[in-house]
Amino acid sequence: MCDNYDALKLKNQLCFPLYACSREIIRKYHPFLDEIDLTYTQYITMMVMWEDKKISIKDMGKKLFLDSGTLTPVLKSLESKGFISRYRSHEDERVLIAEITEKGESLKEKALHIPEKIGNCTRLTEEEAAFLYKILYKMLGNE
Amino acid sequence: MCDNYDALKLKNQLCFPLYACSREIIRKYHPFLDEIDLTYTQYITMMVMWEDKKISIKDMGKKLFLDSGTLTPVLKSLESKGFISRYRSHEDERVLIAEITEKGESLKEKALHIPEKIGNCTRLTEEEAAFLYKILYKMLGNE
DNA sequence: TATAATTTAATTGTACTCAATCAAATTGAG
DNA sequence: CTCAATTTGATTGAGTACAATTAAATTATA
Repeated sequence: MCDNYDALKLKNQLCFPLYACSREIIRKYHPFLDEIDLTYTQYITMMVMWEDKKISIKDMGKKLFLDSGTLTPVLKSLESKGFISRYRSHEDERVLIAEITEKGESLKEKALHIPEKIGNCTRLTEEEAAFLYKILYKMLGNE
Repeated sequence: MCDNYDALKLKNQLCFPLYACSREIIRKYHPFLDEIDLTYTQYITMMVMWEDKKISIKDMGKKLFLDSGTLTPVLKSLESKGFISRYRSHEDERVLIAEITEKGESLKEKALHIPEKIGNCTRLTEEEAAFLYKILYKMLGNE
């Protein structure tokens, strides 16, 4: 029925479906994000920019759970596309600020239809989605 | 209170905490997996090997939701460490088979304590974990 | 006030992840 | 049987992820 190694079976893992699910959904974003020339990482970075307008790399990293090794190339790419600008803070030259441009602001209009299209893919009930959301943030809170 | 762009706010996304959570947990695996010289991807690949002993790349890909572009280098790495062997099927030369070695089998003993240590990190109740599990597989099922 | 400790990003190196393409083997239709 | 379509992995190229290291700027301490 069961042996001592049950804990090492794929079907008994909680992290694995989390990881697989995350990748599957990001894959679903692909066609929509292609239309506005963003990758998923660039998309969530732009979400922060749309809300904050101006933010340091450090604070961006805290919000996205990403470090500078990931963010530096992402922000350089967004800058090369004209969606943000990057400059050092005058108060503290160590701090690099990302600031949204007009082009970055207008990208928001084109992205507006994406969340709805993705939402239709998950097919969770309202309650399931709400519960999932709550649990995920509970896990993220427990550093 | 709210504007037309609420759907584009990071805190209203369901995919983002899924993605962040997945990375955070994989990060927690790191110190334990380091001890047995595996990455997380190699670890879940070995989970399949521990159960199936012998499997084609295609079937492995279906189980892990990964394609050959990811699996080929992972399996080559596991082969170079001596945990698996790789060979073409005699019935169909297109099919590459991964088969576990003695060394791969014995690695299972060393991995045995890992799930418990990780489980203690999430701090979810039994019910929460069970519900999360169910929802994630529901999402994975809806291709 | 020098200098040691800390903070902040950038860089480096390893390892994914996946779309797209390629090449070999097999299968199937005529 | 024969050639086109399909299947299966490998390869390639772009883009993450992240640990570890480096370098510059700032802060704290003797």
